Amino acid sequence: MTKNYSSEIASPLSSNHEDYLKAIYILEARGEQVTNSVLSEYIGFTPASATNMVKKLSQMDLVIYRPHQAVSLTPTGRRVALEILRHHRLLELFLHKTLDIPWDSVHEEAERLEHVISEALEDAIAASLGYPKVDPHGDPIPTKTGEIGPTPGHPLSQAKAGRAYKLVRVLSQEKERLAYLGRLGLNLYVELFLREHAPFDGPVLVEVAGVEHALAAEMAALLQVVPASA
Amino acid sequence: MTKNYSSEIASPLSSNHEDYLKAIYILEARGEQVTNSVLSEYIGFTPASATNMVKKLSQMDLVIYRPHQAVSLTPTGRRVALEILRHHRLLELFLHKTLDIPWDSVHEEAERLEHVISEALEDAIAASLGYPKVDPHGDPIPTKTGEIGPTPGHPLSQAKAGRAYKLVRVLSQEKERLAYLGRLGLNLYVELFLREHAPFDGPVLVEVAGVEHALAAEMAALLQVVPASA
DNA sequence: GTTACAATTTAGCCATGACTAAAAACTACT
DNA sequence: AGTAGTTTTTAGTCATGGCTAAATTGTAAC
Repeated sequence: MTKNYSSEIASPLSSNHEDYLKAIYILEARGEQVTNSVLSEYIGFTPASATNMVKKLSQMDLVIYRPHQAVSLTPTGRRVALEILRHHRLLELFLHKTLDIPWDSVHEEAERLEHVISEALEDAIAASLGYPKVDPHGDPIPTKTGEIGPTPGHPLSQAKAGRAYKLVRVLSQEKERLAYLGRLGLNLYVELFLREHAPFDGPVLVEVAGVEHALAAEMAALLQVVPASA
Repeated sequence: MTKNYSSEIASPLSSNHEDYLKAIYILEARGEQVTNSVLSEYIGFTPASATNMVKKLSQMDLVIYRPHQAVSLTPTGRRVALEILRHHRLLELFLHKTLDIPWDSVHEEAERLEHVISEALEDAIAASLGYPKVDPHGDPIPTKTGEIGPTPGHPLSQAKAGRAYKLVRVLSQEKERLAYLGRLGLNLYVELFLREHAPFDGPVLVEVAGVEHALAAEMAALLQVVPASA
């Protein structure tokens, strides 16, 4: 398993190390301050464990750690995180398109596979998919050199009523949520018409394939759309 | 990751546990007495470590351990080993056929993937390949219920000279060896003509696609063939 | 049967990375 | 500035599973 970043890193990284780096990347990308509590809650370990690991990653020059401050990634740490994220998203798309794994299941499968595929396999997957730009949830796939495109669309919750939109991204990996959306016909790139926003942050009325549905505000906030004209 | 055997086993198994069980299975299948030294050499850990692990597997009822005796698998242990072997061989074939990964590289890739694929993914892979019976090296793929077919063919080194054969199995996973065979055109199911055995266990002369090659006796012993007529 | 040699097991060490509980440090309110 | 409350860190425990070195057991030759 030759990793892209192997030349820059002394010791090989465990799945766990990679998960921490990926978590920090994702939290940073969300615009959050990656405090110890935010990080530890996200990865599902105790705050003490997170501190411990962050210190180790810091010794490896993968993160910047200053006590009582938000963690951040070093350039190398970001490279690693983006490589794992690339693996993850390529795998999700591959599993979905090549093996018909439903979009609500690809995440957890990719979560384990992402740590064990070689560069050669990564390349073969990317090639077989025609070097895709986004995964089955609309998340951009980082390039081999560690670049990543902007996240497309804007939240449905902030879209104007009385217009048609196209779903371009779903900001959730939760199986149940995705399965629910799938049942409504709300798959990626589906067109929908936004009827109205109920007041007081209430449900959003949308029409999908001629059928009207009420979406919880919470759900609408996770749906990224662009105007349907495009 | 729901495993077939999860109902029979208390604690989840690590990759390492699975590797030990697989190793014991393979060594047993070779007809070897799985002594501690044989096992430890095969898995690449010290004899002390092997004893340790075997004791733990024994507590989990996966192997039968009697001090100073050969280890053997319990029915559950065999189930686990065969499940991993199924994963391994399905993955090898999948990588080779679906992603064009060369046959000399699929082994090491599958070696890592085999531990992290779910039952659902295993099923999807098997279905997409049409429920295949053998992997790219001709090794039989265990069924989902833990049955495994007999190994096909007999060694080329014991075949009669002056006859045509078909290569049905290669008893090696070594990259260089497989790459070498590939260069000679000796891929699976290729026809070859056995000219002669050089005396004193010397090289074996074979003709492949009209070209004659001398194969080391050691190599010929790894090639399983059947008469070409079939 | 003794003795020598090889194989195996035991004992004890170490690193890893989780955990809990306690200490320390920050923040915010008065 | 002092204090309450929260967050973070430290200290120390535990399980895992490798390792080495030493003790033990088994085997085979005399």
